[in-house]
Amino acid sequence: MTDYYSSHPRFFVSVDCIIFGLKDGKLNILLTHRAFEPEMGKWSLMGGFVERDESVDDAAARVLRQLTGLDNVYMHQVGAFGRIDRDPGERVVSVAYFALLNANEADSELLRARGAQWTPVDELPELGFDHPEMIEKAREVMRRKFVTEPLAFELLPELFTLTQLQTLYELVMAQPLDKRNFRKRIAEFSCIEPTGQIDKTGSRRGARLYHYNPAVSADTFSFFKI
Amino acid sequence: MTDYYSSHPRFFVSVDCIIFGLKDGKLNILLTHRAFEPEMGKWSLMGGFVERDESVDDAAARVLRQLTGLDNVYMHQVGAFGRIDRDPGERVVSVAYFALLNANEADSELLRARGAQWTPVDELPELGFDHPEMIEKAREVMRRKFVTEPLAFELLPELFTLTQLQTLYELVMAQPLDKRNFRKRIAEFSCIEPTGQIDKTGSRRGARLYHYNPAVSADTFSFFKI
DNA sequence: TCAAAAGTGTTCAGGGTACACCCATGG
DNA sequence: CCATGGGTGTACCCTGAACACTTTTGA
Repeated sequence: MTDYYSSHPRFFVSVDCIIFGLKDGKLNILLTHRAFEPEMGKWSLMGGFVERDESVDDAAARVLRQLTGLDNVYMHQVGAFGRIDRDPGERVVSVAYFALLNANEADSELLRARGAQWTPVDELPELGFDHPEMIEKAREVMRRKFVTEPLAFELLPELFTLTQLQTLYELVMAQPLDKRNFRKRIAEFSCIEPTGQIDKTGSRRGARLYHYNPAVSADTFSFFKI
Repeated sequence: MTDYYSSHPRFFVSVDCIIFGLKDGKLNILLTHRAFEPEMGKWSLMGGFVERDESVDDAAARVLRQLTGLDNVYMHQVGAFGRIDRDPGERVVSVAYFALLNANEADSELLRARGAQWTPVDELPELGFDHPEMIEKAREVMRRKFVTEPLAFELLPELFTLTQLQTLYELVMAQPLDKRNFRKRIAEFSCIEPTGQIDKTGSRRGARLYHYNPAVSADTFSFFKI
């Protein structure tokens, strides 16, 4: 029975995380400055090898936790990347995941310690490996899922204004949206509930703060057609 | 530099192909009866290990070619499957691909020789490994891409009738479509060209045969909203 | 002559899209 | 008092959906 396997090669298997967060009204991703070979000195996605005692999904969650200190973060597989020479050092097959989190919740100490930095998606530096391709694919998958699933609330803080929500959709969809039409649509979703609170930081007048109630949404889904 | 890698384990990496084809007016997939361990005696997807001199994508294309004799078949990655115990024999990370082909073009000698058999998707036997999960995911991805890309023509013969095309969409979308609305939509696509020919096998009256011209379609895309 | 599939237009309603002005407040 | 962002309703058009009968021909 072992013969079935033994004539074949084994490879390192890694995971790479495309971690999205909102920062200064822009969509950012977490990049690290590599302090070791291969690709030392270049910017790259946060990654790590899959170990014996963990599934590939678990490895991705671990890498994310080690970098941000966060658990229970929304993650989704983007796909496997398996070009022969994608890693200049060794043959490595990598599985990419994207993660969505509230940038303020990430442990900034840990980020600093690991040389990680939030970078706007439209100002990415040159990246090592096949990471540009991974990011491209991740944005594509993210955009698609954004339309049909309530992913926005993974990126926003607990309480948010409708302007923040709209801006986020405009960022991800890469197109401007009509304010009145947007709010009309939102009003139909009972899962987006107004709290009594007002945010005074964004304007003189102040804006109503909403929060997302996943319990309500459960029955009312397919999300946006914007 | 090697230290960076060497402390980590290596795994077998395999590919599994979900091969879709039309057979007797139904959507079928190719299954093989396993003549060896692990999972001997069970039905399974056609798979194989990734070798040192090929990318993961290439491995999938090779496995497909070895089974069907076909090259240049439409294939698309479904994702990586990395549960620890997904293969009872060894730790194997597998990357699933779906393929679309015209069932009549597959080399039936090869299929017989390898114990492969077309099986309707709604009559699948019990399958080994995590193959049911892979098939589920593959159908989902396929359905999604079917709406926005001209994948139907990968499954149909070179010349096809509009009834065949509609039946295929109904199969994949799992819902009945209105004949007149369907044909109205088709008429808008200049890439679906009538040939002068008539198919007399499906009806007494005979039906016009069409063919797909990818050159024309290039500029006119996003496909169906059905 | 009849069974069986091919082929063909119109009507209606709902939803998406476009659009402009008043409100509240801090400085 | 004014600059800044917050908040609100209506009208139109287009597209998706529903719907039934005639044509052709082999058996």
